[in-house]
Amino acid sequence: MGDESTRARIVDAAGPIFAEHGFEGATVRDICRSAGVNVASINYYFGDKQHLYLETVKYARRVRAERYPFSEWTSDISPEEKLYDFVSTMLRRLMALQSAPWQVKLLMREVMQPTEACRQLVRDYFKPIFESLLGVIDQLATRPLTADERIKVGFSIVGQCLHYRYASEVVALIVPGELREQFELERLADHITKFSLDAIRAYAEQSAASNRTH
Amino acid sequence: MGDESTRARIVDAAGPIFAEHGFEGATVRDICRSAGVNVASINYYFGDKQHLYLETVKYARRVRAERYPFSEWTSDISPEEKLYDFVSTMLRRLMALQSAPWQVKLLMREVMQPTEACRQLVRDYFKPIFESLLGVIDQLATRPLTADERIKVGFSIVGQCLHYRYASEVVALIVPGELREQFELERLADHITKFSLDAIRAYAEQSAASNRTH
DNA sequence: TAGGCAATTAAACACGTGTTTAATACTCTT
DNA sequence: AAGAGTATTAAACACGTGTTTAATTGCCTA
Repeated sequence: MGDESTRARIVDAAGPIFAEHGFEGATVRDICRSAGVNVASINYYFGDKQHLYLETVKYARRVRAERYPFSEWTSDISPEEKLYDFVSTMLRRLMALQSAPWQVKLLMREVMQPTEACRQLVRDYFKPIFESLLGVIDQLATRPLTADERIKVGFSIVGQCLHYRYASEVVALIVPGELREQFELERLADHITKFSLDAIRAYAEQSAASNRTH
Repeated sequence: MGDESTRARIVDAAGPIFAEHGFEGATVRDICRSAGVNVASINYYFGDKQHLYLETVKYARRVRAERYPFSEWTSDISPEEKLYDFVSTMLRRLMALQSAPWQVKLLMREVMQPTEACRQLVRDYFKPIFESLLGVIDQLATRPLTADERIKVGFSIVGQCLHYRYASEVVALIVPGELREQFELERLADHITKFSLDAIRAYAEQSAASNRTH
């Protein structure tokens, strides 16, 4: 019968290596050495390198979602609280400013340079999350937003969050050492929530593109 | 004497290939085939693959900065106009939602997974741009912001812009086809400017973290 | 205890990698 | 026209790549 622990050991070893070097840069010999298994094991269990990669991406997504689930919102929670909860959970998943776990690096890699795993990732993982954010935005807006407006507002919010993961190394180079503690997770969640709430409230009070002094 | 055109031809060919496959994934034989030169040329002109890469990154940065320079702001320009100008120029450099030129892909790659070229890139390229944005933010805020607040606001703005490059493929999967034209460069610049202006104005009216209903 | 099958192994395969070499082609100056 | 020095070339080098093979181990069942 299939020894599940070897399979799991390979995926666990493959994760950080794919995350660090990408699909092309990672080598099966590296992965096998790290997992303590024979080079032939990957082909034995997964067929080839590609299928191991797909499996690893799926696993990464599952781990992140399970460890930091988005809360179920009861009806008595205000939309403001929902927004803070959303931003906070998203940042927690991304582990802003700390060294990212391999799962996040791998998923970010898929976002920036999609392979076959990406379409599925968007459909099953990103889109549902994004839809729930759009629901919150609808509740916060003081007038009905157009279809493109609500998406743009959504991107403005997730863009702020993702930036701290995308550009974490650049952020670390720009933020002076003595301010480091002001950029911890809770502080960032406070800032992004506040910034976005202010924007949404004012945003809805006028029609689009009427604000630009140009 | 050094034939400059061969050197240039190699860098031109190396750019898209490094951008697409990264340093590890790109092969010198691919680059040389694309440039129409012998495999030995890279070592002849650049010493090794690594030095070619560094040269290519520098070149990419120079091309983007020259093609889309940030305007010199005369004193009669309002800070609101400066912000729109900044956002618009930044998006133009990133070529939001259209297929990115190789220079952008290469620089983004450095941001996400820095090599030696990154520190220099931040110092000479990103930081000056960011500082000028911070100046605009200071002008827009109705009260003096703390050192960390102004940086966070700056990141909120560039984060919104960069998102459309980082996650361009995901954005394309999420935006319905009939809304595509609402996500062209000018529309995005309008939105981000408006969203951020609204946020900054309201942001400064209260002390940090006092807005969260929690 | 013998047989069968899944799991693991070392070795080999065919090909791709960055880099080097030594020979050839080219292009100016004297 | 001859020669010095740069530029370009094909070939080879040593090593790394993903994958396959055939042999061996380990373990449970009959």
